[in-house]
Amino acid sequence: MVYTPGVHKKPYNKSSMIKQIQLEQDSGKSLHDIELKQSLVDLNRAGAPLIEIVFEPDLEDGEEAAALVKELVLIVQRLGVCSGRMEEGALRVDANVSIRREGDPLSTRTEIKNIGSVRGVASAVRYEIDRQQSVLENGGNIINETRMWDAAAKVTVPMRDKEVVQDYRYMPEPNLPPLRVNLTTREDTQDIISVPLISDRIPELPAVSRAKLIENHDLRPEIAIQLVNEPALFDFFNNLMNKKRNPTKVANLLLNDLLTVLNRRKIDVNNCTISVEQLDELTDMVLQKKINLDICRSVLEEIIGNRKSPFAIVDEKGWSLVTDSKEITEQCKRVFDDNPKLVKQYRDGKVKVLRALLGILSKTSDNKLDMSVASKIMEELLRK
RNA sequence: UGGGAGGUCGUCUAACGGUAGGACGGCGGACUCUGGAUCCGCUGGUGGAGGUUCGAGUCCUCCCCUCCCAGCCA
Repeated sequence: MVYTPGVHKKPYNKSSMIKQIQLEQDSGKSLHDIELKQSLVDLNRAGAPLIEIVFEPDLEDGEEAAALVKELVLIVQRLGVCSGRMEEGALRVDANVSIRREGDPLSTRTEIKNIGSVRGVASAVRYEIDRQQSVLENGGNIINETRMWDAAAKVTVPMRDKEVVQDYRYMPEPNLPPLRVNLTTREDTQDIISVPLISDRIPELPAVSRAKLIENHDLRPEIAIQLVNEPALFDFFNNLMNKKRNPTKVANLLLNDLLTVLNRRKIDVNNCTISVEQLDELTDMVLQKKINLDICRSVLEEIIGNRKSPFAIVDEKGWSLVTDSKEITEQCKRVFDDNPKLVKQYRDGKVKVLRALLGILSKTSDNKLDMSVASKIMEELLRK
């Protein structure tokens, strides 16, 4: 699923076919420093198992390429294969770029190396597409070459001959015989591995999780993406949805209010100590309009790092939502009496001060009022 | 790239989630007048896209950009 807010209006799905998968041993990572004109080879991972996946040229821009890489990262994380962090070299990407006019065959491709992040994939590919286009428009030719992505300068530069790693020949490894796979049946034979059997055993893939969220809970794709990107929140969500609840509201509670509090405390979501039971009580109160979202965040602050019951806290602190219109009306009148100048401004046509009045109302009543009700009441009172 | 800090009128700087304000500049005017002085008025802004909310500069996600530190010597 491809979605970069600010670039794409809506998420969309895109597929790229796998052309080939190679099992290898890691040879080492090369590090290039352009300013110092030297390249180093990091052999720390030499000999580590490595899978190389080659995709068909199905993707059309840098964002799609980055989305594919992001998806791979999510998959290897979900499967527990590795951290998927590109800067650790746990996952590495080279991008091949070629362009063509509609209907024409693909032009010569270039290969981009030294891409160090998911966003780097998007930037590097975008740059290379633009570069090739401008070369061709100026009557030049694209040569088949390997270029390096310079993340700081945001350009690709040709690798000098010396820099091109020459040891990239495949030495057949006798302990790694060709892997024959069977894509259709659940039957392993001596030489042929059944892919469906493996699919049965591995955790649900991110794409499936998203599809389920969208279909079973009617969530918007943007929300599904966010939930699946944060495993801890995804788990919370699934647990909370064991009761029948409004899925979007539950997701928003997690993605907005929980994250607000965790960010403020600089706590990583995956180290979140709040229990499902606590969230369960809290969610009930929010959805049943027993408390508003301001109070919800206060409760979150209270229960972080302990086992306190949200019910008990709200009870103890008297934080229950006030929805009674008589009481709200009283409070509004009190605010009017205390702020005659603002009221006059409003009646003189400066409607914006309604916000100021609402702010005062909210603050001077301990944030307990149901402000959606209060704003209606106050506006009516002012019009009289 | 990683870690840290940032992004509000042209510039600098405010706004517990509640009327985006001030200063400088610029423009216009006044002061009976060529003043590089003073006063008044006007101008003009929340980096981008989504989202949460009765209400977002402020909260959430992603993106973009800037600055600092680190990457070399091992």
